[in-house]
Amino acid sequence: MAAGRDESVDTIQRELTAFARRARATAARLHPELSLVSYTLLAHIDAQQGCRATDLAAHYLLDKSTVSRQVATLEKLGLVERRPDPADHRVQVLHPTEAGTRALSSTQASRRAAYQERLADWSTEDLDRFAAYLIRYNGSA
Amino acid sequence: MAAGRDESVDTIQRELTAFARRARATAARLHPELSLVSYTLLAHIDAQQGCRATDLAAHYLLDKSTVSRQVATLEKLGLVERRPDPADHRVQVLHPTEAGTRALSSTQASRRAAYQERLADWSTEDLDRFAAYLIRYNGSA
DNA sequence: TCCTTACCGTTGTACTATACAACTGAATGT
DNA sequence: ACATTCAGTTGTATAGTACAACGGTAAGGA
Repeated sequence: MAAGRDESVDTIQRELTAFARRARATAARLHPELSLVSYTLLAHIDAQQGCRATDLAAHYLLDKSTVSRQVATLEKLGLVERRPDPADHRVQVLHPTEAGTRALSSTQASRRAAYQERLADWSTEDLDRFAAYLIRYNGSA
Repeated sequence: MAAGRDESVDTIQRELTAFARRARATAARLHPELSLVSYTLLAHIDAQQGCRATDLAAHYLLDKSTVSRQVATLEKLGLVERRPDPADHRVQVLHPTEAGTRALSSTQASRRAAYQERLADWSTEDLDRFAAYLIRYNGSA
């Protein structure tokens, strides 16, 4: 341990990137019924209690056309519904459907179980600090 | 802070996943000349001082056909060369070319600068601990 | 009020990344 | 020797993504 500053930053870069590159395959193995892409969009819609396509694009750094198509897919699958915003007719407020909520719950259960297992031998303090670091890192965009 | 165990695990899952979903776009902005995919493969080849396609597939959880095509692209770009393994004629040992090393250096410089800036106000201790957590997490696959 | 500008979303198009299956060729182990 | 396992390629299909052009709605002046 006790690495230099630069070395730590390089490690953080390398490990975060490696994780990112494995995320798709990991998700596919964990929950084949909902791809990582669908999962993340649905999860954000749910967590926000309804959000716009533009919000999704901003949150995940995606083009709005990409989000438009992904949302269309989710709608076709019956997982998401669009509600008109009475205050602004340009906006569609996205909400999970009943089926969407169920799919999300099941997927999150798989993911939660996998993470729980993988982090089983971590102390509560380490988990808490790791979570805080991640929030701090992601928050500094 | 002082969240419960389950809450911390959920946070870790959520934040890591959000990072993963943003990684592609972030990389494209940071270094348009080398996509995240090319970068990661080249970086691993370089870090290992020569490795096989199979090793790349295992490290990033990719199908060997995917790696085969990516390596072909890197070779066509003149960034990677294949050397026969004298001990096993099935194996091609991959190495960065001179141009590959240069491209990697330049890309890593961009990335390093971005991460340095983003982590500028972190204490050395926090960086060290965050790096250690990431290694521990990724190592527990 | 009208016009310009900004914003939200869709569609056309093209390309990249990926997986799975079938295959070739080379090593390994009965 | 023969079956099996291993490394890599190729055919094929699909998902995810960006960019550009567009239509419709809202907002802010002149």
